[in-house]
Amino acid sequence: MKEKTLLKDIAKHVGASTALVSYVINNKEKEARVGEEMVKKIRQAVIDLNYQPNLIAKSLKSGKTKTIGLIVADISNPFFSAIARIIEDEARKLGYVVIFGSSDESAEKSQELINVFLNRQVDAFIIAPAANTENQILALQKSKIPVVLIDRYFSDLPVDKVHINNASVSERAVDYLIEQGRKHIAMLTYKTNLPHMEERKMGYKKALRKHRLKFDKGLIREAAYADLESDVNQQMRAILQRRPKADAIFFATNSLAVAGLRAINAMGVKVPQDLAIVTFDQGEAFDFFYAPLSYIFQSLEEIGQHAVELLVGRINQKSKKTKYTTIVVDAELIIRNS
Amino acid sequence: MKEKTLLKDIAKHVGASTALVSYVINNKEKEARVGEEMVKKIRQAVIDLNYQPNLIAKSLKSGKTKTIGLIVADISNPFFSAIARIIEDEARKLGYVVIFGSSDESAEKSQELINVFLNRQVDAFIIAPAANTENQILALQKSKIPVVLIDRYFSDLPVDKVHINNASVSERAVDYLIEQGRKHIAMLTYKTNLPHMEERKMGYKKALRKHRLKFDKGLIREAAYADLESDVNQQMRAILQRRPKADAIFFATNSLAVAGLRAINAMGVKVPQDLAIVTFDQGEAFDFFYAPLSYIFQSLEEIGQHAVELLVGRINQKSKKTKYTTIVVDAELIIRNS
DNA sequence: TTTTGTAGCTTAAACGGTTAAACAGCTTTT
DNA sequence: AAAAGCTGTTTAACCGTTTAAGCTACAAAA
Repeated sequence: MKEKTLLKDIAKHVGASTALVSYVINNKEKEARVGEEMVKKIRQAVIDLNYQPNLIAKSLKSGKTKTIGLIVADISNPFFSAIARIIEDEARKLGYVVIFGSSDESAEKSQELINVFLNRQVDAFIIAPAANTENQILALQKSKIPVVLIDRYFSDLPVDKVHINNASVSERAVDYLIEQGRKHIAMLTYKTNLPHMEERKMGYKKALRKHRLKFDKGLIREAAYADLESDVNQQMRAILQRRPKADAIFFATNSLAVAGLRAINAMGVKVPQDLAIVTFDQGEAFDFFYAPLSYIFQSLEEIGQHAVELLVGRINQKSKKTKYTTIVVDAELIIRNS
Repeated sequence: MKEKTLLKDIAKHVGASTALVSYVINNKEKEARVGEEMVKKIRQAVIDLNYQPNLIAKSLKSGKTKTIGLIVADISNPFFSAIARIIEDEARKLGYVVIFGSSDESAEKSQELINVFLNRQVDAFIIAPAANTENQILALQKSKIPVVLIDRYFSDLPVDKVHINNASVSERAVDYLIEQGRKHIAMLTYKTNLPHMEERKMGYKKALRKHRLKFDKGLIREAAYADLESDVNQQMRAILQRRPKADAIFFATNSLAVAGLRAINAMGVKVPQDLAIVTFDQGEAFDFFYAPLSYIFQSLEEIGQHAVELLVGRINQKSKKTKYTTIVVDAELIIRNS
């Protein structure tokens, strides 16, 4: 009895062809010159029989699935899950649904996910790309699949993207540490060649240069994504045992900071007396650290909203003009006690 | 030139019908008695032309989309995003893809999500149900759509589910507080009629009873999901100003605890001297609070894995026997400094 | 009166696959 | 020599929609 109602059930019910029903359901009764009576009957039947269109069938016909593929490094990272939430909401407002996957910063996994999503005919992608995936993005572009990059990007790659002003906000953060009288400022970043990390480093270096502080390359260190905890621990030791002593550290992401804080606590370093800290991104941990951390705030709402907006604009555009847009969201330094 | 390769392109390329190609691609060459030569030619053509099947078309025919709909309260909550990550991984191993939505604890939003996902013909659902959604779950059951509930559940609702031993682990947590000499133990829960919350309260009460502590109903308080921060703040004030003074608190979820900790800090209460704390779930915040919190650990891996396993088993089952499974994952009290 | 127009509807192909059934050409059995 | 059985292949229906094209009445124009 609980059989699904199909178009043809409605057609039979009102004694008409499926074509008429389809026109009415899609509000094309004018163009298709469906009689007033019939329109009413069909509208009523749709309600009575609780008709729900099969979107798979629609998709097959239209070639559009109203589905967005979202690829991030790790959906369980609060940074990405917060963005995912925004994207989900924004997308659904526009009738889209989101399927997601985590690349774990691996180009290979990223390609697998793209393939899986392509086979499912997603209309478009939102990607926080892993390192060395330019070619994957380019391939999508070639196949005319809209893509928007978020958070990360590749210099000179022609593609729509949304990200923050990495270099200048990093510079600002390090400026601040210097203004506080810190002279030996370390930085912990990810081991990657992605430009957003490079730019964060550039900002760091620029601030040092501006204040005529000597750049000690032993103080700028990298941890690998693969075994974060142990790697961060090791690098933190190196930083903190360096002479002259590091008196401040700038973490390039929230997960680096969380791991870094563990090391700092384990080593009994006092914040901010022994070591001042500024980190990228928010984190509950940063609020409850005994010296609430100063951090760089990026509006995930803005990033997510712009990404969906840009993407849907691209999906709906007719013309082939390929003028790509970059939206730079201004991040902000929030000063607290660290 | 970058035109998508279709089945019929391959067929034309090797000079055969689409049927043969389909058989070979689906490894049915034996049953369909396709000639050896032909099998080889087709296999080669699939590679040469880089054929990727259109899963939408497959789905239309088969009625299966190999898609799982995941509905949680809020994907940006670390608890749910961690589960989502597990589910995503497990599902993809089995050829499934996950689409997700956040219900914000609203039955209405939950129904909307279910409808959206149903129209997209998801094969099955994994749901952390919001309050008062029993009927939604039942309706899915009636329509023979497999559902697995996680984290939350409804008593006596015939459905597969995976959750922890809420009552007994809560009892254990409160036992512990009492063993530490605490006598006025408060509890902060969500305002909901969902049984998992009820059971957490039952466990709390049972521990009190067992130790012959008087139950002060002014110490068990609820906050509404809708405006968590302000509500928790208010309830925490009520708890901490109560006489005799509360000397311990048990938080029923991680987000309650995070908000509760803010209030505790704001009011200058010292942990564990003035107030001992045990909370449900992990959280970075709990690690970095000056007195790392004792907490109840639930294995999200196990929950996610069991959920997918159960679900896929249900999807693939032929018989109509409706014997529902409940998997209870043992949660564990982790004792630290709070 | 015949032609043209048009309102209201139906037909059928198409989307890209799957698969039961049919078929042609052999070989084997009786 | 006819019947039956294989082998390798094709045909065509089907999944649930959309939509261009065609059809049927009837009304208006010539």
